[in-house]
Amino acid sequence: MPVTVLLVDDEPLVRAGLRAVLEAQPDIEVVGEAADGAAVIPLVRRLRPDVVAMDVRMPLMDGIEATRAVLRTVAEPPKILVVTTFEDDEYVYEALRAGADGFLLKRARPAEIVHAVRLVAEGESLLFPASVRRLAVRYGDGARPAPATPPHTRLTEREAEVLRLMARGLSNAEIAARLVVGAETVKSHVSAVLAKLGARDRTQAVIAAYESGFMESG
Amino acid sequence: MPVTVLLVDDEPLVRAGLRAVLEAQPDIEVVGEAADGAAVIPLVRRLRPDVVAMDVRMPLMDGIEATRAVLRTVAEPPKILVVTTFEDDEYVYEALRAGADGFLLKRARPAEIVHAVRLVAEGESLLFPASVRRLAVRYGDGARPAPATPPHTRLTEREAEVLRLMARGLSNAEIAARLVVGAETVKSHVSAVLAKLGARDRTQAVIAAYESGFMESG
DNA sequence: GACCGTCTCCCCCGTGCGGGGGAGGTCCGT
DNA sequence: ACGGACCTCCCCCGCACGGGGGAGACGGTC
Repeated sequence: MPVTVLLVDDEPLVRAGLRAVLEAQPDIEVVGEAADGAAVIPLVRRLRPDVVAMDVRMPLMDGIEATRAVLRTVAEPPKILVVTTFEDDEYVYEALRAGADGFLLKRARPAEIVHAVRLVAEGESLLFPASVRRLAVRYGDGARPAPATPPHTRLTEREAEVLRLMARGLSNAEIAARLVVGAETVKSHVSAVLAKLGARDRTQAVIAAYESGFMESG
Repeated sequence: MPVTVLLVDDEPLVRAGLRAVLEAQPDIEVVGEAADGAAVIPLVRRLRPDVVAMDVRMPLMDGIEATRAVLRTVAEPPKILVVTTFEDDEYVYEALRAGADGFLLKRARPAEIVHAVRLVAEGESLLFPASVRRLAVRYGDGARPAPATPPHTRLTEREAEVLRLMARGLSNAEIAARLVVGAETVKSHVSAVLAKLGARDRTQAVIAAYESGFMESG
């Protein structure tokens, strides 16, 4: 049985592109399309797709809200693959907290897109294997509910600098030497990066840096 | 002053491609070409390039030998950027031990090629910042000289499997659970992977996996 | 002035990681 | 029958890493 996919994106061009890429695969079938998050829930109920490829920015209901809505209201929810651009990286964290199973860059090559759909369909988290649930837990059943003002997820300049060095294989001590700061300072930045990326350790952060295209913008 | 580059590759097509990509940059200048490693030394002496883009497989003298020869005989040697394919990955380790400053896949995108040349020109090791020297030291001044038969650097199936899981952010314990083996077994495989890739820790191994295209072949 | 984000540095603490060994088993090619 | 590669598991050990706190200084904003 093929993997069934529902496309949710306000741009017809993007939907057409995704459809072309995915339908070229014998084991993947696009069963429907929606132009806004607001239309997702009834479609999911009717079509029961395995995977929803969900855009982030949409006019009525964005992908984050739509993800939350689907996971909250549908009995056996589909896997949510958030489709985004690196410019949207501030939403990535939100998407993960909302329960998304992975995210994918629009600039990704066709093979990667196909790969991503297959992976999440198999139940794999595309980017952060365990941290998705970890974050959900941490903010979900904590003493106080999730803060109304979400933590700022956009990396600061310094944090981005640290991540770049991490992703080149430097240790904390080496980064400290390079930036001419104390080792504890680097630890602080690393911790902030891990939190913002939803990564459990530096390896996952580096994976995020590569997968998101962060490493190509330098 | 621009970065000067010497191209060494037996295939004219590859040389032409590299030249086209690099000369498109205002700060990079291709100052010469050679079709075999045997021709490199006099050219390096005459042209004094900042960087040598060195192919691995060449008919008379391969890139590893040529790298050794250049570093051994030239007073202020240029940076050596080994140009290879992932299929040549068994040579990568050798190249690093020979003193190469980085390596680059032929399939890399133009922007990455340019980036690689600039990086090594600036004195950065492209892939393994400290491990290059670390390996050189370990085998260079040890009690016995480097083994005549180089350690097998091609990853075994199991090791490749472990690397793939590492590069998806799994911890040793998670990999052990996934593969249904003991945690110590995973540690053994991880150690083997690190040694073969010349990586200091799992993060550097994951970087290697991404940079080499290993992650796209699955 | 008060506030907030950022960068910097500090404490304690547990543990996952990686290095250094070894060892038994299978399979395969010679 | 033997060596060799591979996979598996075991020991000990040190340390970098990451979590949990806090705190001071600076620069903006309101």
